[in-house]
Amino acid sequence: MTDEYAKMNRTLRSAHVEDQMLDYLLRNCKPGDKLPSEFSLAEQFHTSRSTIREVMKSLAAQGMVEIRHGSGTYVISTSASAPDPLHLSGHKDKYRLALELFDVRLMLEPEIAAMAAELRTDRQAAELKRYCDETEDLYLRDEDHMDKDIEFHTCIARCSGNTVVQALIPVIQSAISTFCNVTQRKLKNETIQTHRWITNAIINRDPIGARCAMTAHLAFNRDMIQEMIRERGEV
Amino acid sequence: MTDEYAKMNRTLRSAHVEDQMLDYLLRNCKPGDKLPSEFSLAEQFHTSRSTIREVMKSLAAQGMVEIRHGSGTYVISTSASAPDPLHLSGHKDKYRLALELFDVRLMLEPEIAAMAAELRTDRQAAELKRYCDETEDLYLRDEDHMDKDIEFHTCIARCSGNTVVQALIPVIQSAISTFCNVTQRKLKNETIQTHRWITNAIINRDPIGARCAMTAHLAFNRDMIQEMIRERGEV
DNA sequence: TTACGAAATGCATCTGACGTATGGTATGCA
DNA sequence: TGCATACCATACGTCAGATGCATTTCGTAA
Repeated sequence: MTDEYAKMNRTLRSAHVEDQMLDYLLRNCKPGDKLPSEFSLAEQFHTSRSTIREVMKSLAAQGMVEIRHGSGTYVISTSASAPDPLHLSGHKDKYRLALELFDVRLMLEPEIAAMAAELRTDRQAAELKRYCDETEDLYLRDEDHMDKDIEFHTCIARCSGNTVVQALIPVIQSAISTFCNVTQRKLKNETIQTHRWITNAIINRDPIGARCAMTAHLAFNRDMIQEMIRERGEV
Repeated sequence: MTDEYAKMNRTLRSAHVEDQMLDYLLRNCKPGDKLPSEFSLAEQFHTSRSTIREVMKSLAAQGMVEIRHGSGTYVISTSASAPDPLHLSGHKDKYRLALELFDVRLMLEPEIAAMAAELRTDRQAAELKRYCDETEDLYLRDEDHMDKDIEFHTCIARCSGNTVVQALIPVIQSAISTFCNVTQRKLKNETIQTHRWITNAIINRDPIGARCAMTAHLAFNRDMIQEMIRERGEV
């Protein structure tokens, strides 16, 4: 065992591997993909099969993967978001819920973006950039890019290093995506632009710029919902 | 291996054990209970330690139990609806988690307090005042007032009128109270004072004052945790 | 009484082995 | 040729034992 893990005895090895594995799933996999065998994953992550198995058990319990005896391990979901742990979907008024979600996001995400700008790794910066490109690609082909949007904001949360935020953002995001499904709303080109704006600020290690960009992004979208509510009220 | 499990080779042994374990938890345990060691659980369930470990990993991922290295395995929740929907208590480093929780609270609660100051009803104002009195009472009698603290902040969230916030604050609060149980931390008199400060600002419909008071309250407590981490690091 | 350190307890991880389910391939018969 | 069966490689499931590391407990000494 002479890998770079030895240094960081702060965290448990399995937790470390689980983080890496999640990262790997989010980055390289889509639902239905078959993962390498436990043995080769063990080699790949410089650990033993037992550890891989425990990590997989944990991921399976979270609904991320499915383990089929004699066959292999398969990816179920590539978004880290649990269905609805806060029971938000039981809300009466979808529009008002969406507005409230954006109010909460406006409290959290500008600050998170600022933290991300300070703490991001180069690898994470590249990841953000890739999300921008992919989202734009989906937009141009007029395909649904809601999942990519969730991943983008989740990635920023990951950059911040705050684990509470990392748990929170996907939940809020997926609640919003539910709203979008309900209202058939198509995201505008503006989203692509501000995503790039945010990404550039984070890449340039500009916390204030990142905070501003994120605020603008959220404020713009909040206003769109406000507008929709007004229209609905009049009609 | 001559137990009755041999017959039912339809299902996997670990799944069987997990069911039994869940049953055991729901039936005989309450949150905070310490489970027997992995070794003795293995004996009890007529299986090996590896299998027990995989089951526990799975339960931990579901937020049912928490595994503490060197200490033991503890029951987090005994109901299907976990009071820890974000799996925060499974965090490795309690102190860092507490710090991160306060970082999130500092993003949310000052703004929530400001909203509460604008939107509170008279009845809610009275309720806040009553919480202050009751908390002070418990403090003077040197009894635990953590629950009252949770109710206080939850009440402010309710005043804000934002349902997402109302769902979120209790989750964050109870995660912090877990931390307090771990560290035996006693809240200081300062808490009583700033709770009153916050309450008065909300009663006087002073959003800016409420925001300031809440910020000061949280910043003070965050600093206490920072201090504890420093002490621990040196010792 | 307090502080320090050693022993005991218990989780974390590794190794190696064998059981069992699955899926593909080769064989043989029609 | 086409299909059914047998076989085998792959991969997950489980077990046993050993060692490392973290936490807790407790006895001893200052």
